[in-house]
Amino acid sequence: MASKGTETRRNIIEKSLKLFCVKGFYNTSINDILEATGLTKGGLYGHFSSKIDIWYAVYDEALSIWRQVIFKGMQSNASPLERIEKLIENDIKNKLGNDIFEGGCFFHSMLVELSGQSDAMSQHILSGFMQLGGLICTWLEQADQQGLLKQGLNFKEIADYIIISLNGAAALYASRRDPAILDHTVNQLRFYIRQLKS
Amino acid sequence: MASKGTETRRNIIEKSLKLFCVKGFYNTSINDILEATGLTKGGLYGHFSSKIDIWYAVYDEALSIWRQVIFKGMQSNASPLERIEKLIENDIKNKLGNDIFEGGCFFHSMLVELSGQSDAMSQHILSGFMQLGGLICTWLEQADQQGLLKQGLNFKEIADYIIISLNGAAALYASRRDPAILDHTVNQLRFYIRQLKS
DNA sequence: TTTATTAAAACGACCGGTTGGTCTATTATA
DNA sequence: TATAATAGACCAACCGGTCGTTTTAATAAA
Repeated sequence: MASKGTETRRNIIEKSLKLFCVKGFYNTSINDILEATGLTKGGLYGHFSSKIDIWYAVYDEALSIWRQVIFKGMQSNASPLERIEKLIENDIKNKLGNDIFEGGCFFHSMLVELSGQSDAMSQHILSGFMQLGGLICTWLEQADQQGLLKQGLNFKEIADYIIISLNGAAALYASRRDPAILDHTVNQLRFYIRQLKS
Repeated sequence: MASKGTETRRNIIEKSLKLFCVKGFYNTSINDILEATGLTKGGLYGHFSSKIDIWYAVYDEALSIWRQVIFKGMQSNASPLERIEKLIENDIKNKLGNDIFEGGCFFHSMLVELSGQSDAMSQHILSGFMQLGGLICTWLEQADQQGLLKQGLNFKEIADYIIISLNGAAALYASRRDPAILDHTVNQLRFYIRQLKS
């Protein structure tokens, strides 16, 4: 079993992740975190040196969870386009739909909130999205090499657009809380991707 | 000429709009607004009774600007689908691209920030998006009556998805600040809409 | 198995600074 | 002169963060 300290640290990260998703970073106070964890100031600051420090740890945790979710049920023999469709479905239904990121998508919420506030933190998130874009781009190129796609497509542009759609769905779902939004987005993105086929 | 008070009030709204776009609502302090307007506490609170009060006035102003932008250059004899394409282009290029909403789209930023904080305010924004959805839906129905669309399309779903894409573009553009994102989104949404044609 | 030692963990009062908002006094304006 | 507009001192509540102290838990010795 992990030492007491390790577990407390883990608990701080978990509770903070939920709070950041629901209330945002700046609107979550240290007191909110103390209340959620049952700790006091001293106990908390024994594990982290600042609120921003907590945020970076939370980001790592969120990324780790996201990576587990996103490739779920993806068959290795699936075609590149099927992989993209599966990734979209996983992202929208397993990430947003489940209560892992209760209250909204951590990455999207933080990106919007931190854009005008902290260059370092928003760049941190942005680099994650760019990696995802690169992955989708690679799969599109593979599909192209297999002759599955229409001619003259701009892969970078398509990858950007898919990520944009995922972010938009996160925004609207967080506020409207209607699961239909998730279904709509998956359906329409699937339709869109199938129009790319030759 | 408008009276001094009216003009001061107008100035407060204008400056606050820019600040809310760049820094968000909660992260814009009353002091920030005082600094931007050159007023002091007393001067400001003579015109508004609370920060939330300012927000509602700013929302009205933002909506008014948005309405002017969104229908620009739209020919009355344009087909329903052309109208949708033009609306998208106006929204993305004239709203996000210009410096009207410097720092990001007011509606999207506020929707994300206020979702976990104020039901009243986030519902206020959401109702605006739903009106837009209704408009797009109407145009799709018109296009359908003219026999321009494929069979079996879900208009509500398509309208939702277009709004989702617009919001996603706002999110990524606000942080990446790369105009290419705007072009990409317009191109891909145009491609998407053309795939709806019969 | 009990006891002594030590280091990790948690406590909570306290800090300077900022928040949104109030109120009275003063200044422009019409 | 009457009134609209503004100034700025002031307020309680809260912010993130510090620090000396106390508790708890793991370990070593008896």
